[in-house]
Amino acid sequence: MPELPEVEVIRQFLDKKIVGQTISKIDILTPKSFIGNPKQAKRVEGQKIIGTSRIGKQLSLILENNLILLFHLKMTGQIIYLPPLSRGGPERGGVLKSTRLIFKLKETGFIFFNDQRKFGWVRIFTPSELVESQSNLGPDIFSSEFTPSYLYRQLRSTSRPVKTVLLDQSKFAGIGNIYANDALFLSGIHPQIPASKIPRSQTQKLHRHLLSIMHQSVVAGGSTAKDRGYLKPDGSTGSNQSHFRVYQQTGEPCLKCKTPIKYIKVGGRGTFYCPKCQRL
DNA sequence: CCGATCCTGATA
DNA sequence: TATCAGGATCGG
Repeated sequence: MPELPEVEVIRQFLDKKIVGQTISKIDILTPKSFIGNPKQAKRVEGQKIIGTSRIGKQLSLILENNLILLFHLKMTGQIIYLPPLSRGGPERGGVLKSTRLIFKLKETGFIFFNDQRKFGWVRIFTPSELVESQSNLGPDIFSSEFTPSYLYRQLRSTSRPVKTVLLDQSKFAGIGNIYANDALFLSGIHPQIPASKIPRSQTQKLHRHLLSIMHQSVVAGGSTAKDRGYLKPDGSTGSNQSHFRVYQQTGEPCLKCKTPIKYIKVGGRGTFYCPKCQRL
């Protein structure tokens, strides 16, 4: 599942490879995956891509006419770039059963939006519409607003389980299940502890670990977990999954104390932790 | 606050 | 063949 680091890896790739190119045509194969009237899509045809940006898990392509093409990959969304003249079977990034939208680039290949489970979407915004739609997002984890004291204030303000709070995009944009689990483990915080009970010293650790594991993941090209929901735009897998500390490690020995990692549900989501290193 | 919902493929 | 996976939203 693409979280902040995976979306950032995709953004950096697209920034390098497709900024400056022009979208000549959009094919909407699955109407559900394009929010809005399909005729709207014409508004971006013929437009040059002049930049990229990202807030949390949302990826934007900024167009010459100021419109913004926004992608939300949700669980199984993929953005695959097929360069010109490449001979590609499906494994190379051609049209798949899960292909929902195809962006034809003027003489320079294609971008495929694939999404097996159809939770993700693409939408066109004007700048003011985009600001409005993102007004309910908290600060991005990589932004300067995400400080130790911001984290402390947000956690202090609620007694919900800390893991549930970390996943709340209106407080922090970009954290998903993988990095919430691993950051809590590294910080020695039990995922079910009421957020308000965490002392400031521990929230500082949590802040540091959240940033470091997410940066580390970007360097590793993101996490392609067992489900293989995430791929880099060139169709290759990321390698951060080899750094998972507790995520999907049920029964494996804790890296610190060898106690078997436990699996529980918190707020309806799968949660992994070490029962010895992370106490309530 | 919790649970249901969306959706499909992998798994038990 | 039923269950599970979970980001975000919505209803109770």
